[in-house]
Amino acid sequence: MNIGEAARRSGVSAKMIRHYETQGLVMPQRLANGYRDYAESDLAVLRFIRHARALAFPLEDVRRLLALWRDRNRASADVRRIALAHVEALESKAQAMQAMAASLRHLAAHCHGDTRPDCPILDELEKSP
Amino acid sequence: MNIGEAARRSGVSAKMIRHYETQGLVMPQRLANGYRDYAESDLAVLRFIRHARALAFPLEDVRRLLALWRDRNRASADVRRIALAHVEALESKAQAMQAMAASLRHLAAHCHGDTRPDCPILDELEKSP
DNA sequence: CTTGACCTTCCCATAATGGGAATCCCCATC
DNA sequence: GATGGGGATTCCCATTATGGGAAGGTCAAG
Repeated sequence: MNIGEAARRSGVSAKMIRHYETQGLVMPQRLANGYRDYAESDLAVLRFIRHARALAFPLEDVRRLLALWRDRNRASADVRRIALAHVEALESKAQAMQAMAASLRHLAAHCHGDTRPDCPILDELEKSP
Repeated sequence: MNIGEAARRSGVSAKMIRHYETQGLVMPQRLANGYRDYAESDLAVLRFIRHARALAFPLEDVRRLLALWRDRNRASADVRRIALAHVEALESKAQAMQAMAASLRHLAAHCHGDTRPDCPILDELEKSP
């Protein structure tokens, strides 16, 4: 199947499919005319990538997960390790963001929010240190 | 003061100071030799930017906040609006990440994590839709 | 044989940050 | 005066993942 159909059936844009190819994640056959030719197994890979990306795994992790997925002798511990490291990265970023959000919400709560110019948010941003 | 001292005193790297200049956020004087020359007011701007970036405001927001900061006739409501919109962006990203983390943690909890190959994490990524 | 839908590659842009090269400037020391 | 070291300047490149768009090739139906 050509890239358009692969895109439709995998839920991955043709643009990204080509990109994943440059990253070595999906290597379809080529027809005589230069068109990419995707097999069902390529489709499965594309869906795998889509699911992994939906969980925000960076492509580097996706590459490792794909390798494990293809390896019938993998140890589930290896998969789990990658997943949990990613979970920690996600959680620490999420916590950092929520801390910023909370701090800003607090400042905003003390801001009149009317036509007066004085504003604790700007006061905070203006601090010297 | 030159860019090195401005960097030290503001806590913003020289590299980033130059970048902020290309973005129109800090426009220092230039000496005859071409060196940038920062005034105390520029330092205050740099610190302002650093604080705003520490709260993850995108530079576009920083630009608007700086404009309001300089405007003695600003309405605190304008500042608050920018801040709260950013808070919502932060919170929604944070929530999305935590949802992914939770979902992955759940899968990992059901993974043996030993030498056996079967793994619910891979099973999930492999799903067809 | 044209038209339309598809495919190809290549370049560009995003956001914020940093690395590094080539070149220039200033000041102090020999 | 020459030299050396520490800064400064600009310019290019890379990162991450995604998309827009151009220029040109291919194919099938009419």
